[in-house]
Amino acid sequence: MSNENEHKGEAQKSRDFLREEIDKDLAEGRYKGVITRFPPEPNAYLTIGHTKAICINFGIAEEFGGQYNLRFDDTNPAKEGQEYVDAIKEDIRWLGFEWGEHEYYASDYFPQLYQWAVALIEKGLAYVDDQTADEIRENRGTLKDPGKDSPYRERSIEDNLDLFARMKAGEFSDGAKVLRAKIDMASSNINLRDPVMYRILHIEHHRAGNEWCIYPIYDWAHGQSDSLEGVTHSMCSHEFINNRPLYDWYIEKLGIFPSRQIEFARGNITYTALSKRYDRQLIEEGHADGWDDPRLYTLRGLRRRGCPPEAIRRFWTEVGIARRPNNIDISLLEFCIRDQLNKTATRRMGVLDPLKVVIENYPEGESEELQAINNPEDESAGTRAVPFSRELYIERDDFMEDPPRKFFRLAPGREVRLRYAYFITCTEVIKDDNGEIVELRCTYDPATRGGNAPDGRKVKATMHWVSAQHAVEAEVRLYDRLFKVENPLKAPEGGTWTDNLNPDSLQVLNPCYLEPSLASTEPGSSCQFERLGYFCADSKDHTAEKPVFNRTVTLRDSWARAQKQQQQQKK
RNA sequence: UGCCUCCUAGCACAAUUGGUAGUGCGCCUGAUUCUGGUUCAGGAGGUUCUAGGUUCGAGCCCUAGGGAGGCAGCCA
Repeated sequence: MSNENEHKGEAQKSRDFLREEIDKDLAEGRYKGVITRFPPEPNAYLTIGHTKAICINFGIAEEFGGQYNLRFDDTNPAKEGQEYVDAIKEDIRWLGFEWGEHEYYASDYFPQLYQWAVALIEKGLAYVDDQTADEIRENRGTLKDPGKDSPYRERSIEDNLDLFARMKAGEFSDGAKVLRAKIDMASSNINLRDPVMYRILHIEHHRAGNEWCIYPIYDWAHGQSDSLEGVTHSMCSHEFINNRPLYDWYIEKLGIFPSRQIEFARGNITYTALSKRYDRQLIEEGHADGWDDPRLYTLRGLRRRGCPPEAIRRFWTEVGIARRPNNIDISLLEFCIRDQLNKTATRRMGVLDPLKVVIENYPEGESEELQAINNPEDESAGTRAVPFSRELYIERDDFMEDPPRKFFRLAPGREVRLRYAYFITCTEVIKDDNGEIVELRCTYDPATRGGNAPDGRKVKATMHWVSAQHAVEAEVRLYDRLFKVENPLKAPEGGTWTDNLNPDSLQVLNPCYLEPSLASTEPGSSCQFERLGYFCADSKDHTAEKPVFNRTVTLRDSWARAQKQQQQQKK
C-alpha cells in the first residue's frame, strides 16, 4: 500500500497513446473489456519486427486483464502453408506468450464472410467486376487523379448475386472476375476506390482444402475477423492507417461488432533489414545460412544466437510506443540482452585465442581444483571446481611484451591474478623464428591460492585462463553485425544494398580451449565467458564431444573502446 | 503534385493537457570490485523544424512555410 507504483512494474512508465485511448474507451463504456489479437500471415518466419506488435497487443491485453487471440490471416493460399503456422506458434511461445484456446484462423470464417458479402450485394454495396487486373489498375486512377467507374458497376443486384454464386461455384477461371465493394472511385483515399473483396484462386488451401476457389482480400477478412472475435482494440502498424476508413466502412455497413483499429509506428532498427523479402535474398545468395542464421533478426536466428526472449520484450518496453517514424539504435537491444544475461547467465572461463603459459615453479604432473563462483549476481547459482596445473592457456591479447601505459594485464616482470587461482609473474617470453610469441614462462606464488595475497599486495588485473591438460577443445563462432552501415537497404552509389554486408560478420575460431564443465552444456543454453561476452551452445551443432558456441554479444569493454578511439585519433 | 500521419538531446520516448523541458540507452568523469563486467555517484548534451499570431505565459492553441514517412496488388 505504501507505494502502489512499485507493484505496477512496466505499467508505471508514463502511458503511451495506445493505453490512453484504451483507458478512455473503457471509461466511456465504449467497450467493457479488452480483447486484442496478433494476426500473422503464415507465409514467413517471424522477425523481431513482428514482436513489437505481439508485445503491444498481447502485453496490453494481459495488463488490462483482457484476452488476446492468435489469429492466422490465411487468406492467400498461394503463399501460405502449415509449416509457417507451426513455426510462428513455436516462436511466439518462445517469446513468452500463451494464447491458450484463443487460436483462430481467418479461413474458418470463410462461410460467414461469404454470407456477409452476399448481404452487401443485396444492399447494393458490392458488385462483380469483369474487368481484367490491368483494367482495374488503370481505372483506379493515380495518387492525384480520381478513378473511373467500372462499366460493370451498375449491374443489378440479381445479376451480382448470380455471378457471385457462380464465382464461388467455380464457373470462372482465375482472374476472370472479382467482387468489389461499391464505395467511391473518386475518393482521395485509394483504398476506398471500390476495393476488391474477393478474387478467384483455384488453389488448395492448407486448411480449407478445396472447398473454396474464391478467397477474401486482407481488408475484407481482417476487420470482419476482428469483429467476429469481439476484438476491441486491433493495434497494427502505421502503414494500415489508410485502410482504417475501409475497416470502419465494412463494419458499419454490416452493422456488426465495432472493433477499433489503432495504428502505431513500426519499429525500425539500425543495421537490420527486417523483411522476409530481404532475408530471403540473403539466404538465397548465401550471405546467411538459413532462417535461423544467428546474424538474422528472425526469432529463430535470435534464439540460436542466444538472445533471451526477456530481452526482446524489455527492448520494446524501453523503446515505447509512438506514431512517428523511428530508427532505433541496435545497441539498445544489445543492452537489453546484456542486462538480462548478466542476471541469469552462469560464468565460465574459456580462452578463444590461446597463448600457452608454463608455471615453472609448479610441480610437473600435478594438478588441483579451485572453487569458482557461478554467478556473482545470483548466489543461488553456487560454485564449481576448476582444475589448475603447470601448463595453462591465457588469452593472447592479455599479454603485451611492450605494454602502453594503461595496459594493466600481463607483461614481462609483471604480476597479475589468474581468476580464482594464483598470482603469477611473467619471467620469460619465448618466440619462434618469425618473432611470434609462442609461449610464456611464469612463476606463481603458492601463498595466493584462491586469488588473494596474505600480505595484502594488489594486482591491477585479473585474467581468465584454462588448464591445458584439462581443457576442452571447442569451436567458437564470433558473430558481428551483418551490415557495416546503419541503413543497409540504402545502396551505395553505383552498387546494390548487399554491398553493405559486413565481410567479417562471422569469424570461426578453432580450436578454442574451454574449462571442462562446458562440455556438458545443454545445446541452446547461455553462459558468460568471463571478460569476453555471452555465449550460447549452438542448438544444432553443439555436442559434448565437439562443443560449439555462438557469441551472443560481447561484454561492455571500456578497454577495447579506448583502444578504438585511440586508433581513430591516430587516423 | 492528391490524401493520410508525423516533427522535443546522438537514438527512442515523457512533460500532470497552457505554467520556461525530463526518463532510458549512448557518451564523459570518479568510487567500488578477484570479470577493464556489474553496481554506485556525478557530468556534458535541447533556439522543442522555421516564421508569424493568440495569451500575463506556448513544446502544447491558430496561420503560413519547411522536412520525413505511408498509400495507386486480384499481397498483408
